[in-house]
Amino acid sequence: MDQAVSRSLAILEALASAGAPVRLSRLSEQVGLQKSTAHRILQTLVALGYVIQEAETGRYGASLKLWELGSAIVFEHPVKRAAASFLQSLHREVGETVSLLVPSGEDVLYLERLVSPRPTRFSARPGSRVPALLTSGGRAMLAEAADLRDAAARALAHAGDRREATLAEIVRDLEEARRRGYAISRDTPGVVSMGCAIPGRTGSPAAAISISAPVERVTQEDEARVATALLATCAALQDTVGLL
Amino acid sequence: MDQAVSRSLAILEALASAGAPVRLSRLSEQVGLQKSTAHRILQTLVALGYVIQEAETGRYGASLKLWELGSAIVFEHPVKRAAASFLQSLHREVGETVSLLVPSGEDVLYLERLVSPRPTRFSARPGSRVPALLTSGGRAMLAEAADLRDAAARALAHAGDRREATLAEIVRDLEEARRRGYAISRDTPGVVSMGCAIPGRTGSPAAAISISAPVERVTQEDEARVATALLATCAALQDTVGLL
DNA sequence: GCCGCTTGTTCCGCTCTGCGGAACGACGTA
DNA sequence: TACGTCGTTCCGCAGAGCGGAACAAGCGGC
Repeated sequence: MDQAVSRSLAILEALASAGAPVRLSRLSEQVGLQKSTAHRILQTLVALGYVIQEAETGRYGASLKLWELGSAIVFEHPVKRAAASFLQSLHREVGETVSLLVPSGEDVLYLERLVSPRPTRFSARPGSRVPALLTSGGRAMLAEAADLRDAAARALAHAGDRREATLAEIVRDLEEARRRGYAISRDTPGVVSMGCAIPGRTGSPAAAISISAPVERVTQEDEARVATALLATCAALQDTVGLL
Repeated sequence: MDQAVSRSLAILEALASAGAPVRLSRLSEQVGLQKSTAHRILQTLVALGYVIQEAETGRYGASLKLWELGSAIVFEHPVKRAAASFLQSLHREVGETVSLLVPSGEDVLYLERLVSPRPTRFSARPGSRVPALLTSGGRAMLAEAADLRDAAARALAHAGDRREATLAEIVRDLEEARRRGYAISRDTPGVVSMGCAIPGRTGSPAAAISISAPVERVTQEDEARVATALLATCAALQDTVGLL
């Protein structure tokens, strides 16, 4: 476990999540390093182009180089490539915000988002990570688990106090989602979203597609229509590209 | 210059640009490391979640974690934030592909791209890096340099043989662009694009906005109309948010 | 103007991290 | 069966990197 490697990445993570440039002192105490150690690592990162030091204040901030790397990685991502055209068709058809997400531990990771041309409330930014239980796409994937109760329990434990529901309620919710083929979420106030899982090679789901819209734009019949389109898209994706 | 740090980042860069998972042997010779050294670093990267090792083949590939970091970085990027709404208006108005790019050494880096709903030929992917001289946005920024001839010479040297033009021609081109307020590029066959620079605090340009479309969709009068919209957008951006 | 706080940076000696040559077992091929 | 190549493990040596301490510069309040 090369400690210099792990320390440098810890520094990069801190800088990335900080947003604005950070003072060396704050940074070194945040990652738990001696000032001199953090300083040396930062100088290395600056030399490599990953970090920029403000000329006047001396503060350090992340450059765009990490983003360059990241873009190249996600650009080649097989799931994203496979789903791209299907997402676009779906987006055109329903005219609401369409997202692609993949499981990542007990979270889901948003890979892509095609925003609605109509006004929207809120939808997860690509690259953001959210506890699976809090999203329709995540719940759609959870509903595919072999042991629903176990999956629900772990997901609930990981969601913290942000999901106010009993285990029994959640299990019932997942059972219903499995029966229906898609999950519905009303966790974010004022927005309703539907998610559908896409099976992977391993048996567990490889991804999910979700559609979200302001509640007032979704009547009962809209819901049925959108759900049909969502399910059709997932089925078509599976048929043409096979298991992801 | 912590060598472990620089080596680990070299490995990550190699994995990111590789696209598909790579064998340890190829990787170690590519970055010029002993197999055992590369292996140890890879193990730490796996433990930290930046690298995934395929279970069956043993090959190594980049995970999405770097992309998560990168997304967080670019999300906070001041230029991108400032320009976002202006880009959208412009995109709606002209209906063609709109890009935002920033200078990065002798290259330009594409920050964002709003693709045209109509069919398009090719446009640079966000996160990609291109020699400044080969794009309209890059040339628009070059045209703002104090010493045009010097800037052109350096840009030309860096563009390699992909730009077939003499220094004199390029200088004339840049002079014209400066006079006009925007640059035109027909480097990619079949697509024409216009770029406009946005001045920064330092005096040198902070960013550029470009519009690109298939040649057959751009008549003489279209060109004038699009150019007007582009210039108006850049002016409005500058007026409302000030120098970037 | 002076003092005291905090900043980023530099120095240097000790130590333990990380290095890499070599050997290993597993697998696939000739 | 013999060979090539794969990823992995081992271990002794060396120097990379660690961090406490001292430094100069900048800032705000008496």
